[in-house]
Amino acid sequence: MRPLIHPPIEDITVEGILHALSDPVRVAIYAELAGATCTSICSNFLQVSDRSIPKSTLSQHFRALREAGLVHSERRGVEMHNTSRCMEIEQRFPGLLPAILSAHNVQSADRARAIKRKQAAARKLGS
Amino acid sequence: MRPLIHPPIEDITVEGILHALSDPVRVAIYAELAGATCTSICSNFLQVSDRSIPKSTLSQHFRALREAGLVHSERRGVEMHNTSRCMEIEQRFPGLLPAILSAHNVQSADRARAIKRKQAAARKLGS
DNA sequence: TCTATAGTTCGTAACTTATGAACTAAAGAA
DNA sequence: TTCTTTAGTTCATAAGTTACGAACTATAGA
Repeated sequence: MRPLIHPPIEDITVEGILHALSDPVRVAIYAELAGATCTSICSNFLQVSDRSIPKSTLSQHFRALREAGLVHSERRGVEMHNTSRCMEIEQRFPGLLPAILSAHNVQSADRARAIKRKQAAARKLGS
Repeated sequence: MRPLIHPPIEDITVEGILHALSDPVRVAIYAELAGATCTSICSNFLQVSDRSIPKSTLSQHFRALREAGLVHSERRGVEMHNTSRCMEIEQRFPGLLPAILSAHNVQSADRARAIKRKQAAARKLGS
């Protein structure tokens, strides 16, 4: 088992962060981690936004987040405990992560609203 | 020649924006466009951050920016005129683009500083 | 020592991206 | 009109990246 790679803060790039967060599963995971007050284990994310993720894929997603510098991971027994490195990144790129998370929230809210509207329309047609 | 695709503002996604800007050439182009007060033609970017970009590649990069919703392009005669759609995006995802551009500036400044340091060290060794 | 759990690695198929070569479309010159 | 130049696009393909099942490792607990 190869060791976990956590880039030092000065090696973290904007491009790397944007690429890592340009995947819907990874932003969703990152948003959860950034909002959490304690560590989360990988298997908490086998279901993400109503989609189930194969565990090999999930493992790669965590690796991507880790190697982009977004999360810190630590093996504890059989589990992997993850936290967001948001404080550090906020120091280096102030405002970047909050802006991305807020945009992600806007988008989620818009989507939820669109789905509700669609369901209401379907009910109306059905009745 | 297929028509230019400009997604309507409500179809623009955060993931799409982040993906488009996760390429160093594209952020550099976008940063220029966003800072400009008038339109820029594609061929202005055949040189970007000291790297020359083949024009077929450049064409694809502009397509990526356009289809992510980041830029508006318009053919005028033989040229393609591009502007950033920053106002619209600011409405939908407030603060997102400013934060990315500011992070990009931080990173550019850090890199410039690192290069200067290296050059100074090289001069010292050489003398 | 056996079993279960949590995650990783590997192989491969599917997708994406970069680029040279050949192309189109407009503008201006002859 | 026809030729030439300029600016950008499209296509084919090679290179790189990603997703995921199957097989694996490492730890914990029975």
